[in-house]
Amino acid sequence: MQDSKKNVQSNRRAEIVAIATETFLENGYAGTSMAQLAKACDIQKASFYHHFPSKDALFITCVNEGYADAVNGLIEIRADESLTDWQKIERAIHNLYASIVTSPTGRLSPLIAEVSRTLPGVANAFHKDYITHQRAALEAIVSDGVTNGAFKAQDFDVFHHIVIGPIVTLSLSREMFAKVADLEAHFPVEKLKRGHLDIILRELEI
Amino acid sequence: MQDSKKNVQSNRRAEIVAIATETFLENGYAGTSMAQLAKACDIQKASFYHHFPSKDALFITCVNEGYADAVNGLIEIRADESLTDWQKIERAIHNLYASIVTSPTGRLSPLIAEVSRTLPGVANAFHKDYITHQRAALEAIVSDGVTNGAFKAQDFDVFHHIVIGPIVTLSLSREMFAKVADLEAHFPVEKLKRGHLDIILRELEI
DNA sequence: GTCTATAAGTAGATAGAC
DNA sequence: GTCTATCTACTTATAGAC
Repeated sequence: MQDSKKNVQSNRRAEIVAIATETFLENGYAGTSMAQLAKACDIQKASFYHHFPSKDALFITCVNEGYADAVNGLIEIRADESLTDWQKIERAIHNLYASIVTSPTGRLSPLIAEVSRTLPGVANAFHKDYITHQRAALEAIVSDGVTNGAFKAQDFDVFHHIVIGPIVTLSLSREMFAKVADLEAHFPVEKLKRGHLDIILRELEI
Repeated sequence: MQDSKKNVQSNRRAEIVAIATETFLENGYAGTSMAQLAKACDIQKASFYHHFPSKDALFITCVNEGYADAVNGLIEIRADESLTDWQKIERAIHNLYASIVTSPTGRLSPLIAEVSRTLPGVANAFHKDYITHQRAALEAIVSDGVTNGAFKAQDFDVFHHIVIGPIVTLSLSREMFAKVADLEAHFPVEKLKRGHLDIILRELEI
């Protein structure tokens, strides 16, 4: 009984965070008002302040959601002993496309840039809790492959730059031009991912 | 006399646009108030409305500035008969890094994402007047090289993805973490550009 | 072309009933 | 936990003097 009550509470909270995230993605941080959020969540403005102390706090919660899942995927891939080094890097790329282009975690990047000066804590947490661990997880997979003699040694700064760059830009482009162009025609995720992956694999060949 | 008067006027206007652009970059579009802009430009709020009919119109002017210069650079590189195809692609990459990472044109990308739903005209103009021409200019340089037998034939969608992706992401990262990290230590433009260029040149080799 | 003053509306956040 | 009602501060934009 206690448990089911708790679940209802946390479900309501999780629901609010999910809807708020979509609303922030549509209108930006400063461009989203508490009134808009209230309407989208079908709740009164004042009721928000029972769940979150401020608009800032709600936004920070939205940004923080999803970090763990995104990074844990990469860590699990590295630990999976049934996979070859080549299979691991391929799965890692798929994982990054999914978590950056599709999920809110990556799509929120331009909003972190938006508030980088006014709420520096958001960018700081994103760097510390997501970027650093994502980078380390990817570096571990590459490093294992090099140690095993499967991959050519890499300058990891450059490798990370050409792996992450196209993925984040694809995500940003799809946010920028969501209302302008046919996204699948102009930014075909599967096709670009395949071409990008081919180049990454070629870079790793000895 | 008429001319010098005109220059004073347009200089004042250009000065306002330059300062407003920096202020928008700092605080985002919705996060920047006319009062902030007025203070930054050392002018009264109401005086803005002599130069621009609205905040929207001022922002659109800020975004549009710099398109022509950025694209013309690539067009001139293609037309320069003193350069080999390899020199052209190398200069094109340098040009893209300069115009996307350093200049306001590229740095404003996250702000275009911010207003993509509320001011879709901004994203539309950016796509039509900048992205399309930049893509076409780069494609022409690659296509010339292929025709001349210097470059391997490319799927240009994928090529554009891996050329532009790391550059735009570098620019976005530097905006996101401007207040968090030592930018040159975490995002060393010259080093990443050199590594990225090496990979692009390798992809073009026959 | 720039100013002071102000209109008309919206922002985030709170008080207190139920 | 959600509601209605409300506060204060701030928003874009305009009016009209100089």
